[in-house]
Order: sequence, then structure tokens, then C-alpha cells
Amino acid sequence: MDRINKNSFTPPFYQLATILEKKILGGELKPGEPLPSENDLGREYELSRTTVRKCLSLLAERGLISAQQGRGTFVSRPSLDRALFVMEEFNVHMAQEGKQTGQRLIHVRFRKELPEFALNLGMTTDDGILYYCRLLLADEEPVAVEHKYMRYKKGRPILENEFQYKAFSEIIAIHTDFLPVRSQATLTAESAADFDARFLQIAAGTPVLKLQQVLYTGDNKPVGIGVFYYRHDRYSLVSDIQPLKGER
Amino acid sequence: MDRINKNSFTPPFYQLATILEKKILGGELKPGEPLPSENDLGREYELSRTTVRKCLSLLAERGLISAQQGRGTFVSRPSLDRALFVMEEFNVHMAQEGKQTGQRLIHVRFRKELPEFALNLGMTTDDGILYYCRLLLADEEPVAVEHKYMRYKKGRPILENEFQYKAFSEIIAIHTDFLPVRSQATLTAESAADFDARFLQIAAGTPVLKLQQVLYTGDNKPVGIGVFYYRHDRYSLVSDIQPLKGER
DNA sequence: GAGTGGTCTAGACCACTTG
DNA sequence: AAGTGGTCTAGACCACTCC
Repeated sequence: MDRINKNSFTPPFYQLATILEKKILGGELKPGEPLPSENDLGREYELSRTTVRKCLSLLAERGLISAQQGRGTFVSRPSLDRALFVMEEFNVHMAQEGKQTGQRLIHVRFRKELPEFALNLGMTTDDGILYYCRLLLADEEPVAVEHKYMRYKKGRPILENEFQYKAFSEIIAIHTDFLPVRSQATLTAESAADFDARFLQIAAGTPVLKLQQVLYTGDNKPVGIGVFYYRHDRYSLVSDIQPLKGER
Repeated sequence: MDRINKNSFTPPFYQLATILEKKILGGELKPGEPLPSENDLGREYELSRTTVRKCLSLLAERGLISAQQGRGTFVSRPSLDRALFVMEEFNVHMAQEGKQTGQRLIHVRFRKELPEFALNLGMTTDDGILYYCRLLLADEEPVAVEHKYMRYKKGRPILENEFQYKAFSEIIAIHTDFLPVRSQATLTAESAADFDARFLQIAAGTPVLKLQQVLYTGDNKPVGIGVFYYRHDRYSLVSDIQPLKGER
């Protein structure tokens, strides 16, 4: 049996987590089977229950086990066939890849009407809509086109560089009476429309990744919609699920 | 100041989390600003430091704050412009939408060679490759085509229904000497090839969502590759970021 | 050296499940 | 009634940051 080394630089809860992870991945503990109870694990490895629990919650986060009050903690089905895609803001995403981002404002307009898809999402016009559209660049090359629609009262000027440095939800919070607290996003593939294709420098009809984002207030009214079209050859999402870094 | 109700059904750490979340979303605590120290929060709300920490770790998980040892805990930039897409196995995903899944095995073949893209991913042929290809259905309608390549020794028969009920990583673990412990997946858009388009009942060239999954052993050798093509009108990913459910 | 977050302990009470 | 996980407390030591 592996023991906990209390003089190690890696803390006990993490050591125990790698021990248990090894048993699960190695098949010693099979899906559906219960782990020893928290008290038993504490006795076995000479750790307090709090520490055991911290370890188990780490494994649960990673989808390896799940706890059921009153019953026990059980090994989950293999989690390698899942994927987790974290989509950051464009600037952040590209910075992570070491690329310089730029942007070009294509349109800013005050509109009285919303496009049909926005109405279908439950958004209302009210005092009017501010629409803007930007081309997003990475290392000088076009990567995405974004279209934004937000509820807006005329006469509250927005500086152009706000589009650049503030998140959409911030802009709405600052320039309207609405406070977005919820965001729902949908990701699919689609054919590039003529308009977007032109700015992306691709042929119309080329596949693009489409991200649609809807921001809601606390009472679940949509107050902002963003639609992104990404060139499929310059933007993709990556998920990496790996075992815990084991150490002494 | 909001107080903690110790007789409530919602536990104190959760109550405190909603209190702090409200202050952050409402702008009372602005991005970059420090929260009160854990000890101070404990004194202020009459909770132990452990409980305060549990609350803070909940907010940190949700991206609202981040802690820095020795410095303090700080409010993060607005997180509404992020998105989190969790991609489950096909069966699980469709079950969540209340759909019945089915599948049709298109090909199973023992191959001596790998396609070029697989070689580029660092996969080696060795004793040979098992290739199979399935059509995935939801409520009788074609949704995706998957192609799988795994290192494989001849003469270890696989039952057809294993493809149906076991995850790819399980099949590899059972039928080869390799144990996948790491999975890397990439998501993009692409044009449907003739082959896939036919089975998906769409025109060749139609945009599809492409997911490519590579399974690695502990020493980071690829042992299995899966490629999925999803009809964009029948498959999309959804992310929903909402505030904590506040209660008494 | 004072203050911060990171970890750990030992013990307690609760809600839930099972025999 | 016994055992399980869920929550909380009070106190301790450590590593880190900043003055």
C-alpha cells in the first residue's frame, strides 16, 4: 500500500488523490464500485477526515468519482470520452496562443428594429438598439467577425475604444440601465454569409464556427446578443484531460 | 449588511457566497479590488475560517474571484463573456435532450496503414490498426459519423455491441495492452466529405462540426484516435453561466 | 514582523440511506 | 440503530508578500 509522505512538498490531500486516481485508472477500483468510507480512508492513510474530503472533492471535480449522501462514494464511468472546452474572450484566447490581437470596427448604428433571430430569442426593442460589428484580427490576419445587438437609449455616447477594452457585459452594464447576470452561449457550424466571408477573406459558403451569446438580466430578459463567426482554419477549441501530476 | 441565517436550509457557506456574488455583480466590489481577508469575513459574518474558505472556493470555481497567497483575494474581470462547453459521450448528450439514440456500424476493418493525419498526430502502426466507422442516430435520424482508429493486435475479437455500450477508452483498455489515461480533443468546423455527407443525408460540402479526439497512454503515446462529424442543424453545444440560486 | 492565503487536525452535529 | 456523506468549529502551523 502506498503511504502518505508528510514531509513532501506536495500536500497529503493531493498525494492521496493521485493514489486513488491510479487505482481507478488502473482498474483496481472499477466503475460503480464504492470507495472506502471517508472515515476508513482517514484511518488507513492516517489523515483527518477533512483532508480526505478535500482529496475526494478534487477527484469528484475531475469526474472520476461521485458521492451520494448516506450511501457512499462511487467510481464513475470512464471520463476520457468527455471533453471540456473553455472559451475565453477573443483577446484572452489569442494572448494564450501568443498572438497579437487587433480589431477593425465595421459598423456602429442605432437601430429601431431587431433582426428576426433576435426577436425569436425574446429580445425586445424598447428605446432602440445599438448594433455594432467588428472584425477581429490575430497577428494582423482576420479570424472572426462579431455582430452585437444591445438595448440602448440614444444619447449615451460610447467611446470607440470601449469596444476594444471592455467585455460586452461591461458595456451593457455601464451604458444601459440593465445589469447582465446570466449568459447563454451556443456553438455550431454554419456557412459563411457573403458579408462575413468578405471580411474574413474566405469564399462565401465556407464553413465557419458560429458562437451565439445571449446576455440576460436578473429577471431573465435578454439585453444583449452577440454573434461570432470564426474562420475554421484559424480558430478551434481544445480540451485536454490528463491525470494529476504525480510527485513524491 | 446581510446576515447569515443559521437556521436556514441553505448552508452558511452558500448564503455568504450569494451575498458576495451580489456585491460583485452589482459593482459594490469592482474587478481588481481585494475582498476582506478570510479572517475578517469570518469575524464579520460570525463564521469559522473554514466555512469562509469553502464559500470563497465556490466563487473562485465560478471565476468571480481569485486568491493569491500572501497578498489577498481579488475580484476577477467579468466572467460573462466566457463560455464553458461540456461535451459528453453521444449517448449521454442525446439522453439529456430526451432523445433515443441508435447506431449503425458502417465499417470494421483491420488495417496495416494509418491515414496521414493520424501519422501526423504521432500515432504508430505497430501490430496493426483496427478501424471502424459508425453512424450515430438520435430519434432515428442521422446526427453524426464517427471514425475510430486504434492500435490493435489481430486475433482479439471485439463484439459488435461493445462499440455500442463501451466508451472508446474502455475498448482500448480491454482489447489492447495500452491504458489510455489522457485525452485531447479539438473542435472545429469543416466541410462534409462525400462519404460522411452521404450517411448524414446532407449535400457534400455542407458545414459540419468536427471533433477530433486523441487518447494517450501514460507515456504520451497516442493509442486511439476518434473523429466525429456532426450535422450542424442537429448538434450544438450550449453553455449557461448563471448566478447562484439565492434562497432564504 | 505582521498579515495573507494554503493546509491540516480533532471533534461535533446533521440529513440521508439501509438493514 | 448504524453507517454514510455534508457541514461547521476552533485552533494550529506553514509559505508567501509586503513593509
